[in-house]
Amino acid sequence: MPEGPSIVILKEEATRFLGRTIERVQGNTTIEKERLLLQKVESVRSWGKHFLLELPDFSLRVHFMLFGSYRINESKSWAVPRLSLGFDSGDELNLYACSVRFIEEPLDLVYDWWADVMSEHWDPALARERLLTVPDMLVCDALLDQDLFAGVGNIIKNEVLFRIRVHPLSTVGALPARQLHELVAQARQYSFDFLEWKKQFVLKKHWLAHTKRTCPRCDIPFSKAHLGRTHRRSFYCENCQVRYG
DNA sequence: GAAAATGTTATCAT
DNA sequence: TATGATAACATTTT
Repeated sequence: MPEGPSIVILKEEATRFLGRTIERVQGNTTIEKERLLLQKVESVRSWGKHFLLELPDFSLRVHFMLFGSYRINESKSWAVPRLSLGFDSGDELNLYACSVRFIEEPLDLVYDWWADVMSEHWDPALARERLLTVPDMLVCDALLDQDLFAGVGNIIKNEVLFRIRVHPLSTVGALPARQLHELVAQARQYSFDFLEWKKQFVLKKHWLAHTKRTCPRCDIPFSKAHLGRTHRRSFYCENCQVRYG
């Protein structure tokens, strides 16, 4: 469910609730969900992997973690929603196995929109600048760093590094300018490719590296290892992905 | 059926 | 104090 492009799809589907009032609230969340009653949805936004409903006095933040899911105008008969929001005409948004929180401050004070690879405010020059301040960071960690590339997850990480032919254990500071530029450019470009493929239900068949056993360029076995500070799965080709640093 | 996985945060140990 | 390991959450697929 959870990488940035998937949240954008949810945001687009949830714009149907824009300007409407929350009339029913259910769910096993421990937050004071009754606060949501009679609140009007003033905007439907996202930042990275965060799905946001802006309400008059506060905002609702939903994070789907690894296992979260949602349904609009239908429900999972076998599962209790973490939070269910009911609108007029019986419309509803059901959120499962996710983390939900209230944000009291205005969203523009909380979020750096230029860090979100899916945002119209994404700022590649700033991203490059910020990368230069962490030269010792591994590129596999940099891509997963939500302060640098909000919305990028493990699939996008693996596909971007394969696409730009950079080894995941490369160090940010050792990247030639051209590769640094490509890293930033493809973090966004692949995310938008992901978005289109996901909408067409053909995402998986476009994976070139993630979960793959063989390099489609070299036809030699991929390496698979749990790398970086978060020990997330990396699929990469020792032959055609260059290790810098 | 065990294991692992599109993720993050809190807590504990060193 | 900083870093790193571990746990916790909880669902679906392999």
